Amino acid sequence: MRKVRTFSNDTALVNERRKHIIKIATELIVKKGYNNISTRELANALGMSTGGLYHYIGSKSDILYLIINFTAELTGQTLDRFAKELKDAQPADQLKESLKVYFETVDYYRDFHNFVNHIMLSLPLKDRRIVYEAESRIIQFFESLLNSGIETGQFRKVDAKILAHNIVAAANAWANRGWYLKRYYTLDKYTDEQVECILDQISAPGKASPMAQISR
Amino acid sequence: MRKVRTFSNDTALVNERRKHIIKIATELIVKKGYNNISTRELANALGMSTGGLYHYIGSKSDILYLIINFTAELTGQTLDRFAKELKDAQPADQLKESLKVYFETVDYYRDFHNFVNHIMLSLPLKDRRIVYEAESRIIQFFESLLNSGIETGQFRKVDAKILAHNIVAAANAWANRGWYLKRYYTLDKYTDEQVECILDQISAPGKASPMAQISR
DNA sequence: TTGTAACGACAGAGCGTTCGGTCTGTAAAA
DNA sequence: TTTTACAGACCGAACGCTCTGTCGTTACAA
Repeated sequence: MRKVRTFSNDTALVNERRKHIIKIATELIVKKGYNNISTRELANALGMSTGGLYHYIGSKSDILYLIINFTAELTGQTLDRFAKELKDAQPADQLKESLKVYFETVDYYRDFHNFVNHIMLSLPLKDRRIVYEAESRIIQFFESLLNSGIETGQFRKVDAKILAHNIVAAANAWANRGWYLKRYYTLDKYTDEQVECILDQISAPGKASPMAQISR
Repeated sequence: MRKVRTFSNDTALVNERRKHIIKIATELIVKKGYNNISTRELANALGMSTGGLYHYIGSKSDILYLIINFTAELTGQTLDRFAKELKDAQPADQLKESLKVYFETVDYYRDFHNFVNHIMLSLPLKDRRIVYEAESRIIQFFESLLNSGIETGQFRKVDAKILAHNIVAAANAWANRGWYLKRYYTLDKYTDEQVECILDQISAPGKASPMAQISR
């Protein structure tokens, strides 16, 4: 986390203000686009003046950086949560549970996901890496989850890498293609269908598709 | 196709210049972001002056519109091609072939796909619809292809809607997540893997997975 | 009184767009 | 063939505007 300028020495206050900035800015940017909101407009939405805003950030693009970092942290937290909660479960249950939580998280933070998509090109390469890395970590999490199931023979021998990637793609799709999907699915329904698709692909050979019924 | 201002009466020349503008602008925008290229910079890359550029467009945002329209037309062309070439084939072959072609098309025009992804939030709703419609048509194409296979009993009874959507999502992923995928896959490899995933999911019950071997 | 959060007018830069003008190619007139 | 006239593609300086980021000031809490 690179440093972002502030004139305040009160760390708690800075964090609070920045949290607020992240939230409001993300909403605004998702609604109108980064370049279509001015610092004035943002300050206004925050209930501050431009000067006040610049008391806590060094530049407009710092806002992007703050948001990017926030999303990366989210990813980290999600993964940590998975690791803790699922430590001792069976691969199949781990997968089911983590898929459910992951899709929920993406839904909840879908503004951020869309934001990241939209903003990517305005970021310097260095900052893009932060996003790339966070995404890679998620994919790798699912990949190794799948692989551990394959090793124990509980899953079929599928290409874990592509499947993991497809999982993340499906989740992202919920965020950035909601305009289409929400005509036909609720989040729950969508999650169920996707989980079924995935379990279908990994269910061990021989057994027809024993894991395909979702318990909900 | 709404009208875009030009000062020229020579339709052929206008088309030629605009084609050039579309190509170069898309490249630039995908690299740096719409708001980070100026008309001056674009004109320069085109080998023109700003005045020359404005001879063929009415405003900077007209460029977005031109590109959006171009991609929508591409989609239409792809679908027409499918319709013609695959008319009499079996559903399974139709699917395999159309997947291959579709992934190839997405790869070839990946700048445009990325562009759409990036620019979506900045577009007026009216123009977004153009994109939505084109995407919906692609999804519907695969959906009905799957359904016709299900009706004849050649495919398993899967949720064609979600599978069709996943196909399009997987193709898009190739375009806008190439930074990750290209570490591990070539286009051919990626296509093969995805085709295998899909055939796997629809292969009729009883038979193990007879269509899983890809002929290439 | 001192420190600092907050204000908001303002400077400076950069942008999209315009517009008076040039220059090249074509075609009619001589 | 040479001259003249003209259309229109193209140029680039300049305009008007918006935006970011600064800074002198105020309000207030300790």
